[in-house]
Amino acid sequence: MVNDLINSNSSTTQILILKAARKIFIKKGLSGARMQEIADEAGINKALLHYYYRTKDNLFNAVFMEALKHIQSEFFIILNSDRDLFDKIRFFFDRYISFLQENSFLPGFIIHEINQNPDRLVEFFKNAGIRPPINLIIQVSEEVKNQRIIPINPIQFLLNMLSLAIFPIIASPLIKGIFEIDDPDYKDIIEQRKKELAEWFIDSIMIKKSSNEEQKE
Amino acid sequence: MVNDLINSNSSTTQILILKAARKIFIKKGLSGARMQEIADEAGINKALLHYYYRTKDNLFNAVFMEALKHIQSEFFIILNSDRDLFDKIRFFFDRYISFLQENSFLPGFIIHEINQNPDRLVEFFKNAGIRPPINLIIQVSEEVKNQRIIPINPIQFLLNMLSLAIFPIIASPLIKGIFEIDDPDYKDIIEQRKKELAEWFIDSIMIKKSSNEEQKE
DNA sequence: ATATGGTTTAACCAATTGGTTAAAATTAAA
DNA sequence: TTTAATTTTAACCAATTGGTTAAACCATAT
Repeated sequence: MVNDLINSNSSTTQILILKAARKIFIKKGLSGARMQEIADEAGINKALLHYYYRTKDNLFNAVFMEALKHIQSEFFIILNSDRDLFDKIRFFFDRYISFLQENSFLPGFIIHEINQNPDRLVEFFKNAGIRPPINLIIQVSEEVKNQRIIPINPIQFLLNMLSLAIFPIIASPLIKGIFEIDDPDYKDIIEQRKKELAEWFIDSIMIKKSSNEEQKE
Repeated sequence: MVNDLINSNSSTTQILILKAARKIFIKKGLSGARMQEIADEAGINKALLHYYYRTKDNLFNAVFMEALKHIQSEFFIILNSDRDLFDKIRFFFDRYISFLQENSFLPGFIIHEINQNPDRLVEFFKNAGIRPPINLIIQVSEEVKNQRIIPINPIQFLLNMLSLAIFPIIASPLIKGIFEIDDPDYKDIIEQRKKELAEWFIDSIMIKKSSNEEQKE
């Protein structure tokens, strides 16, 4: 029988299946993936696949929820970390881009599947009890109020950070095509982003003390 | 018989089919779309569908190529327009985001299908004779050299512009979910971006003449 | 009027696909 | 060793799906 919790005994095969399903679903999406292909990838037969996960939808949900949790928790861990705003920005670009480099198909997969069926997201957030990153939103508002950064809507602030980090990863084949860049060169570009993006972004929002008010503070 | 060129006589139905295919393919992707659904959407029957476009792949390619050309030409028209760099940036954010608002599923569709089959992109660029936007790359390099903008890799420059414009559109269901924003509010946020993004971006790359060298020029 | 090309109807086909079943074989637990 | 749980084999099923076919229908232009 299938255990809901992944325990020590029955876990091996179940995890094997999940890994295979992850690989295939993330690459091909729900409608593009084939149960047979997942079974092959896991090195087992279709009957056993259905023995553990009765339906394709079942298996897909397991993969999707796990993926969403993964990408989301990484994001929230960074944003809720106990740091100064600027450090947090540095931390974000470095760590989140690294994370995305190692999971380059994840965000595209999630976005595509949410577009196919937005209800899945609602369900997920309800089950996982996920809340917006109020921490950072407050932090940004505070820094605006303290005139350390320019007046900016915290949502726009976050949207910019996410865009700059995620888009170059999910659109990489397209970008490589447009700019005629090969794989190693593009990797270099992403590495450069990891190094420079944070400082540029900080610079773009930071209010520099002008010389005629330097006596203050 | 099917004409390669869309002419006055046979065009009506063919265009009707193409419109329907566009809608379905862009929403559901190649593997998610059904020929029957496309026929229904076009208000015709499956036989006629295959009469005009023999295979699903055929029809898909027509849609995909058209979509790619659409999004690409909009981009290149803006970037090759005869403007000052800063004006071009303003023009880009305003016009490209407006374009994306009206075609919100286009970029996600293209990115997803390119990920599924990157060869399609190569084929497309070969057929359409598309070149990287050297114009703007040179323009950026020049402005760096003239010290009007900070030293920045033109590719990073373009990547930032594209990211900031496109990501909030393709990830909108996800963002709405995370930040608990409803449709009209999100529309406002995009409108705000259209207004503010350009000036913020320009500010972030522009080198302001400091007061102790204002006598120059 | 008749030929022509677009369109419908509707049955049909073969391949694919998600899913099942039941029996046998293997493994691990008692 | 016996029992129970895993895993394989392999045949099978029903539904879906891309695609075909052929006859009939309809409009229109010659």
